[in-house]
Amino acid sequence: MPELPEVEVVRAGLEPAVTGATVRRVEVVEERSLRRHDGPSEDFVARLTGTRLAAPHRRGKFLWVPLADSDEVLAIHLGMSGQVLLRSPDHPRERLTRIVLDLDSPLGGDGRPGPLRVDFVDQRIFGSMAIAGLVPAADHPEQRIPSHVAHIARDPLDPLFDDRRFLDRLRRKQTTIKRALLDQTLVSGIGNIYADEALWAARIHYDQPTATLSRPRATTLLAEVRLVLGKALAEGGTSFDAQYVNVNGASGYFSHSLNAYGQQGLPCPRCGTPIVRETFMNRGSHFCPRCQRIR
DNA sequence: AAGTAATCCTGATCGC
DNA sequence: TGCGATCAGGATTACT
Repeated sequence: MPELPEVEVVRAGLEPAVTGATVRRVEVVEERSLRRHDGPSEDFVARLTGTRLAAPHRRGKFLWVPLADSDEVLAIHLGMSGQVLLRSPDHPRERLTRIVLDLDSPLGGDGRPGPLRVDFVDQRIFGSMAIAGLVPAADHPEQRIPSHVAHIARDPLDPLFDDRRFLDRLRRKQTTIKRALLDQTLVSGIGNIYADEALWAARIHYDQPTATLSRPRATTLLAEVRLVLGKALAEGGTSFDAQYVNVNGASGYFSHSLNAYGQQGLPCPRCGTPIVRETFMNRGSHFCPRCQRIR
């Protein structure tokens, strides 16, 4: 379940390998991985083949690689199970490889300029690649972002994230706090794991109505979101070494330092009360019934 | 209009 | 041992 930190690790891992690289060949193994692409796979292949790539960007869980001298990008979403693997051309393919890009890269298979393979691997096919156009960002029109990312809010690690606007919108919403944290149009990059972790850290129950959450508690929550994302990013970043790296989301998880997610039955690290798991929004919510109460 | 449920997906795991 | 049922959940869609 790649969330912001995992996707950022992928972006950072891709950067030296794809920036300035040229796409030599594109192979679509699984058409359904193009579900977000507006057109047939032949169109995807044609528009990508021969192009030069620029430095990758990210907003929340969305990742994109601009096509140089063009108004288009290669947009990537990892979904639930997507991975981007950098491989030497002769490296065996993973079984669940969905899309393959052959590049001439400044950082090729042997660490010097040369051929490099980018494998998009995805078990559940919730992830995708697509060619998308660029549109001005709503809040800063001088910034351009892919059209299908335009409705996504900035993430809390974005320097242009507007704390006050977030807190105001949060308070006005008629919903509960975990729904709000997972609402990518309100704040992006947070998924189920880091939502549970941030709520645990801020001692807030997942079903607390946002309208009744005091400003100081909401402010604390936002700070905890930043802390938990930043911590995961630091750990994910260290677990990743340069080339043939598994620029994979899953490897970046800091599972050893989870306090709530997946910890049902284990003692709360703060008070010792067993962590509870409840089903909410068709997913698991993990919390400490003593530390995290609706109030 | 806005909030929420349904939907897409398949490998791994579990129970019988 | 084999097989069907269950589970995981991000983002989009389709409702209410």
